[in-house]
Amino acid sequence: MPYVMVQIPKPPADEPLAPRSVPTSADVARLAGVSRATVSYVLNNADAVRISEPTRRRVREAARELGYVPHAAARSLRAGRSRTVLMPAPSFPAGPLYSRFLSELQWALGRLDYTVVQYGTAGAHGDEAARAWAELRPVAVLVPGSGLGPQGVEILKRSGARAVFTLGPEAVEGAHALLMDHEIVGHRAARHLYGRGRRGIGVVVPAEDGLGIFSTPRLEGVRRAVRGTDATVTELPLAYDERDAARVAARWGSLGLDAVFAYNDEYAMLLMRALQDAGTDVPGDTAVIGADDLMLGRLLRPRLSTVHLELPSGRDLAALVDRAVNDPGAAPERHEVLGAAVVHREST
Amino acid sequence: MPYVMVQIPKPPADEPLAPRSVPTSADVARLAGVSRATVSYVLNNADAVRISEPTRRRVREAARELGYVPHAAARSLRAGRSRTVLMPAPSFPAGPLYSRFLSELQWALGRLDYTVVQYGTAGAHGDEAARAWAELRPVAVLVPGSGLGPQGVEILKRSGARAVFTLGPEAVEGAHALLMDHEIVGHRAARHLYGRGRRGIGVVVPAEDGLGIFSTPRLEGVRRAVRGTDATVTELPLAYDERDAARVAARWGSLGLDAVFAYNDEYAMLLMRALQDAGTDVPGDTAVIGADDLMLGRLLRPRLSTVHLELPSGRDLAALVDRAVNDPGAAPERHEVLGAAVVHREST
DNA sequence: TTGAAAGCGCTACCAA
DNA sequence: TTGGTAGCGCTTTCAA
Repeated sequence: MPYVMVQIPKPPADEPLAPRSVPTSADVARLAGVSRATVSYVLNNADAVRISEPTRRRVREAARELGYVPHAAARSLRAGRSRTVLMPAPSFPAGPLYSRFLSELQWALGRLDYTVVQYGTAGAHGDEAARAWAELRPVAVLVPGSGLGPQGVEILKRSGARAVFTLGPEAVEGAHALLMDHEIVGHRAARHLYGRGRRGIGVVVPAEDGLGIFSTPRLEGVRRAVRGTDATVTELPLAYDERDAARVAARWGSLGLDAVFAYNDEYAMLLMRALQDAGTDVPGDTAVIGADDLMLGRLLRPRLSTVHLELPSGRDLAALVDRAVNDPGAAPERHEVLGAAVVHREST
Repeated sequence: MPYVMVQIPKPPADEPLAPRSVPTSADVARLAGVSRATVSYVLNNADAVRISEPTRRRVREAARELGYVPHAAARSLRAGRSRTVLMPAPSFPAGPLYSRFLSELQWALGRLDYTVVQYGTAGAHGDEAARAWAELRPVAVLVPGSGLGPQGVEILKRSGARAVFTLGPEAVEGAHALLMDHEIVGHRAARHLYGRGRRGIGVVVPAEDGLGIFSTPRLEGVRRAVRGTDATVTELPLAYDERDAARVAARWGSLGLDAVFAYNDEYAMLLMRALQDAGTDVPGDTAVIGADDLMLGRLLRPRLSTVHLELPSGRDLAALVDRAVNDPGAAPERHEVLGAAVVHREST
């Protein structure tokens, strides 16, 4: 039995006392005395249809008067696709380098008409996090760090993501990879130290949480650099405060080290100061090298040698994302995007 | 004339070759052999209705099998409200302090079941930006810096935002204000210097873009602190590099200054090193004070005096936002949330 | 040149 | 206990 639908007129909206309801395109249409379709045509500058200039004006005027703002969710629901690029907030404290990279990328994607959304995942893990991201139906997802597995990628793709990128140490099946393997940083540092005749190499490993995804590969890079040589690698846990640095410096003599790769410039500055205070000569007794090439390292005496890091330009990356979105069938690409080069100053 | 609607059965989805279309709740319903309503009840654990355990199991099983993930936009469109808290990305480079504050806030809001979204506005300005934000229909908006005017607040509210907060130097009409007026930082620094007998006070003003919203009020705070006294204030533009610092240090003698508030610890470290290299004794000839209380300041010799900043806890702030959302009618609140206290070390 | 209406995916009301 | 169905705000055919 067929249903019979009777048109029941809506109660006229003659109650301006209504508590400031949000204006919709229907309200604009009513005020302008046109249909919702016409409103949509005008406000989206649809060139497929010709709307008379007076009508256009009336619609625009009505929209302005009501303070109409289109509803992004409704729009993308109807369209069946969004231009949202999702970037989960990184689980590690973002340094100045990474922050700048991020905002550059955001800007560049914005230029390509994507809406970049940083999503604070607040503790969700693994596939659960992926599901939370998928609910937003992003057209692309850029995941920093290493919290996404092949399962997660599959979840995202099944929910419509046309490209998934990981920014981290390793590639994940099904996703494009922007490999930023910090292993190379440790490797460069150790090669430098070894090349300058150092054989007892200490490696600072920050005690702080969340830095493991950087410190572990950096340490591994050091190990790889000296594998098969007569050099030794000693792991040096260190908290980011003066007391702990003094503790390490106090037993320095007993460690038998003549060089240290201090994770980054900040830890390097901390440790170098402690070593100097404890009577260790830098670089005479011990060479010290950091990473990240912070301005401040140049101010120390001796000036701090460091590993300069180079992240890809936001513009290039945005273009890459755009390409991947437009060709979702393509095979996942791998790009090695972390440049690292030793800047030799005075501390080594 | 009434419309007659005939139920036309959809073509059966017997084409598994379809290019991996995104599963909807209807697909789950079909697979489980129940209605969409039932699917919704089960997956949302609706306690208003009793669904039998076998049915629940079937539905969940079907959802899992299809990899079903609900569509957030559709959901909030239907619900007429979202739990999205929007935070436009700040226009200034976020320091470690602010980054930590941000992620703490994100976490805390997440605990209250809000979805925090950082939106990269990519160059939109003023009301245009506000309109872009409004399209997302956030339940609350937290705007850092000072780019939002009363107009923008009105736009956001008219589009359904139940609370608008500004995090910045001044309150905006209609919005709650978390006042973080950096004027106090300069004021504290100058009072400290003045109290220690300094009368010729230089104030570093970074040449870098985007820092003006901090440096201008900090300078103003210094001015206010010494107004009506015999002390003088000298503005010192300084770029964040060694060459420019050397330039300033070279003409130090001619400036007639015996103290400098160096904007923050980084600029302080830069300038102090340059001054020392140029033969100026710190703090003998010139006292130097920074701000932000970075760890690294303690490593200098002399140890750097600084202004320690205290941002509000993310938890408190999240609670505040939650309260405002639940009581949208309440009058805008103003909270002074930036704490500043001098940490006296050796450089002053 | 404009309008009517279908439908995106979802939930909540009402009826069975 | 379960299902039908209306409708959130929007765009886009198709028809007039």
